[in-house]
Amino acid sequence: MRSPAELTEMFRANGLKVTPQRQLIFRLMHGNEAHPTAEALFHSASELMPGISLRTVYQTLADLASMGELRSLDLGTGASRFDPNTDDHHHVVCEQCGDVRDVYVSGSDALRIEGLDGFAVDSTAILFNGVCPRCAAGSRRSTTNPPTNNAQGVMS
Amino acid sequence: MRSPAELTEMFRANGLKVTPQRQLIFRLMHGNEAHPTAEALFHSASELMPGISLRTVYQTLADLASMGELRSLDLGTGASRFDPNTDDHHHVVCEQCGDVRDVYVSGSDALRIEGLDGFAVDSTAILFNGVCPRCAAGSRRSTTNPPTNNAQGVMS
DNA sequence: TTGCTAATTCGCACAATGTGAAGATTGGGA
DNA sequence: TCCCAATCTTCACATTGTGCGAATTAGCAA
Repeated sequence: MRSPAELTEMFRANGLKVTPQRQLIFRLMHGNEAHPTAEALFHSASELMPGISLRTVYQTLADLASMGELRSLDLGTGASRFDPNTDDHHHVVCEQCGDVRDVYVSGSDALRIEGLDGFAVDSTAILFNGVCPRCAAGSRRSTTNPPTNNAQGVMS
Repeated sequence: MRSPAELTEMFRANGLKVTPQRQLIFRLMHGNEAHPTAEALFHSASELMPGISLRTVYQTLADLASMGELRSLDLGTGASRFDPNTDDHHHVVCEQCGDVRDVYVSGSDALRIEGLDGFAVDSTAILFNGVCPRCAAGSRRSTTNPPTNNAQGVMS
């Protein structure tokens, strides 16, 4: 995903308006590696801009996704997650705390694939499920770790 | 997934009752390659047993899944789909009609994977997205094909 | 700076997909 | 045949989104 400044320019160039709500979401998503849900993003946005609506968060995320600035992910964890990393990559999900990390896979051209009969494949997603190091460590005393506090994980 | 007769035996051996509703679902799922949703299964079950409840379908599918007799799949198509094929395999989904086929992938040990730092991975799912041959053929006149009639795809 | 207007935001209703609970029913062993 | 735990059905409710319309506002033009 581009920087907030670049997105501002892009939006205006496309006849879209740059509202404070959108700018906030640009900032919250830029460099965000937490793969937040709309709800999680709404939560952190609300702290900085009380009164912002969940509807607007959904709307802006959808706009960004349709412009190719971020990817909407269905990782089987219930809600969609949003990823500003638009590189070709995959994901690993912790079954216990729900944490998601980017995973880079190469050498997939060596795979032998059967059963694709006639399908014109245009995308492939690889999803790893497992237990993150932190939960593995914690499982000595409890089955489930509380989710990370910095779930919204702003990095910019 | 085992045969209806074997499942009957298994259920009884585990202190579970074998009701007509369960037997019907055993039959509808056995050999079913359509990857139906609970709703789709409920629809075909209702034709053979009017009055059966959606709740019972969900319940029985959950039972079978927890016994390892079928897999519950989240293919990003909205509802979960159920697959009696418990072999190690993956899936390809048609973006237009929603059809799902089993895909077998080998040679994945040659993949180079980065970013799994510390995660203990216990399952990997590969999901191919594309357009099925039928939709590709039909797209010359319409964008979307109606879903297959035999969506419940009973094979037994 | 002021106005105008289309774009946006917000709030609410509603759709889809499940799950929890409770009362009525029933499978299957004694 | 009886009995009771297991099951089925129904209904309420939770979660995750989307559609719509009234109120607000960004950003261009004068």
